[in-house]
Amino acid sequence: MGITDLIAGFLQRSLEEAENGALEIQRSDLAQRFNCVPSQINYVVSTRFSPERGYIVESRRGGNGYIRITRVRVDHETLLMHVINTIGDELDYPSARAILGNLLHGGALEERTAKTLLAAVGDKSLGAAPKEVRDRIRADILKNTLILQV
Amino acid sequence: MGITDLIAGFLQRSLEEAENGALEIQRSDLAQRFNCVPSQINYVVSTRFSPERGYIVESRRGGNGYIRITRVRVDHETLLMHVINTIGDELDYPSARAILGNLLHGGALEERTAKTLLAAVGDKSLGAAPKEVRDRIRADILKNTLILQV
DNA sequence: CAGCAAAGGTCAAAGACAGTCAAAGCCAAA
DNA sequence: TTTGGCTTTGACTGTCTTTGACCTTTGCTG
Repeated sequence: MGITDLIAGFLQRSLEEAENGALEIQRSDLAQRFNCVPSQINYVVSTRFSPERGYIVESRRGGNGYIRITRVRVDHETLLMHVINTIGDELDYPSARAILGNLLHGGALEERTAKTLLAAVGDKSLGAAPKEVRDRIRADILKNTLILQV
Repeated sequence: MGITDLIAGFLQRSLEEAENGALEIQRSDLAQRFNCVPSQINYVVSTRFSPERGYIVESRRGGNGYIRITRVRVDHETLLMHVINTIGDELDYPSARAILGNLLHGGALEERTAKTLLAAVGDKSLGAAPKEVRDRIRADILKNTLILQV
């Protein structure tokens, strides 16, 4: 088994022990414990603890920096998780509107939240971004915000 | 936890105890109590009690000098409109975080909304956009979504 | 006034962490 | 054997904190 899976397993277990479902680590500490380069930790976190998999990751650089992983998935078949997993890498505006409409209709979002997110991914908000990347930004915004609504 | 957060926490609590929402300290005293250099106090104040976070800071040098921190309090609608009007064309992430934190603390946003918007303007969401336009997009997203919260 | 003591202010360097990205390594499936 | 996808590394970058030397303002006293 590779080191990525070792670290992922360690984090997994730590997360299960944590009563609040949140875990805070120091990148360099962890890297030392597993005798790998620090950036390996980024790799593990980004490939094993992504929003698609039901995790929120926050971090801070500089002195007293940290990486915090929070588990939000309680039910694999939640409507929200399902949606997050079907968004893919790109999402055009009509699709975003449809998705938000479905979530609203399904009771997974409140009306204000749906409207707010729709505004966030609208062309008024993303106008400064080159057209080629807008659909990608839309997808990223929705994945990163919908995970918070669980 | 670093010394900056310790001092910030201390000031935070003192401010909450103060019935008039204002707090007056002596820089060198505080520095001594926390066993740090005086300029550390300036760092704490400027990074944790900025206007964007809803504080006014005044000070005076010389004999009987002081630093006074005052928490600003206005009604939700005014706060929101004021914030929207001061956002400008570009907004970096730390400022966005400060603004949302202030709106949350001031009761103009619910916690979930604040967190959602913070995620929407984070680099994880905007990573696909060229760096040169991210601050512009951030400003646009916040202006277009905050207006819906009034 | 002049001058000194008592505050607070500024700024840049150094230190402490995390993030990014591309090259190189390693397999397993075709 | 080749190809394509994970993994592993490390150089370089970005961000936050801590420290200290030097500067400015204010009050008091002779």
